[in-house]
Amino acid sequence: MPATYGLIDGNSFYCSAERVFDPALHRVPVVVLSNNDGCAIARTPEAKALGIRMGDPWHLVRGRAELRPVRWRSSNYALYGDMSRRVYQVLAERVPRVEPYSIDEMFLDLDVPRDLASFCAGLRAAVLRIAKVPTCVGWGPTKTIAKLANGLAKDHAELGGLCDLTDPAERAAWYQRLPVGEVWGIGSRTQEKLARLGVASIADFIDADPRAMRDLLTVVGGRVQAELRGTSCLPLQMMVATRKGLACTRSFGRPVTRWSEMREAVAAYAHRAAEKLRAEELEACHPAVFMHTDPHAKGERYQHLQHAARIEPTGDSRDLIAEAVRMAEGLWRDGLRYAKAGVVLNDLVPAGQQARLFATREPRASARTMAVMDAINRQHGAGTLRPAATGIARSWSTRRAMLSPRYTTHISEIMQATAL
DNA sequence: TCTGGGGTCCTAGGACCC
DNA sequence: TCTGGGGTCCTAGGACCC
Repeated sequence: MPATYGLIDGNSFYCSAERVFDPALHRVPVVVLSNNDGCAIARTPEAKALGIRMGDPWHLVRGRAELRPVRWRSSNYALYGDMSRRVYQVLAERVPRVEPYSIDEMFLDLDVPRDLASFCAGLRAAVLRIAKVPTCVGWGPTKTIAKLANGLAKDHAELGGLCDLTDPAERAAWYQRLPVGEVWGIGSRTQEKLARLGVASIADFIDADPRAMRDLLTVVGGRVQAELRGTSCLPLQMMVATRKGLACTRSFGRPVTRWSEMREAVAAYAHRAAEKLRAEELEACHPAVFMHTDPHAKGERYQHLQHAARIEPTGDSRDLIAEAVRMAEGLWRDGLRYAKAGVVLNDLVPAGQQARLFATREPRASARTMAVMDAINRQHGAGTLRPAATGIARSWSTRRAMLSPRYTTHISEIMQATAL
């Protein structure tokens, strides 16, 4: 267990990634929108200064006059994922161990024989120079403290992008000033519960009786409290955790009212989920389907329908489409206006290891067919070859009107230089 | 007209089994 | 008064995270 944990994260990561390849985005407000161009999920400081908040629905802010200078971008996860790998590479060459936590955050083992402030300053500089991404770094004796330090580095420009919470006295001073809701793992609901007990600041929280906190917030809250007190409960996870499940879920571009459209959408989601499964060499034994109406629609009753099934492990798109469509047909109700649907795959097992008692197709033939389809799609672009059930026109599809090119992962979208 | 997608973990109750 | 104990699976909901 390292004595010091660090957390490094990319500043406005998605926006920074967009800026790397588009100089016109420098020094102007940039906002990256969620899938379906629904709401703001990343904002540069210039955009924050204009009052755009996290999660602001695009349709409510797009028309505002003062937001004219904002450059909007649809989210481009192929680009962001690749930029994240570049950041990881830079770090992996410089610290003993790196644990990627999310696309834009990595925990660091900072047991290095160096002065940490200058070492971390060097890390920031290297990531900026090589991966072109501006970052902040925070560190302390536990992951939770490192995360808090990282947040302070981000929020307090005078810290110069670095924050050290190793010293207990300095920590205590911050704990007095910070609301408990700033802590990683304490969300708004928990903050409300604590407020009712008179626990407002982080200092109040760490002074509270641990038993009472465990009773109120379960083992999860107990762990947060211990971590804030300096007792490390969350080790660096170097083994890539085997994932529990994966999903493909989407809001529709407009309400879906016909079964033929829903069938197509569910087939397309099942196929996409199966592709993700195969990319990780996994198979699923417990697929589920859900569909629901618009929870925001006034005067319409919200309806959420879902169903799961046990099947022989498979990664074959055709099997999973058949199962998903069968379940969806059982859920379908005429007369509802569906806003969203999804396919979730649970109970994942390594591909090709399970004995199949009742397999519908010969496993090697299935694997070969899927491998050929995946290879063609890698080479010629996603969706080049796909099951017919997933639809041609896709009238239900999501919107992505302002998508930037996949500069680093698709040769046809690489940046071009032109001499004038 | 219009509000994302994809994860994790925990708890609790009911059915069922031995 | 008191009515087993322990296990799995399923579903649903809550809460959190990025």
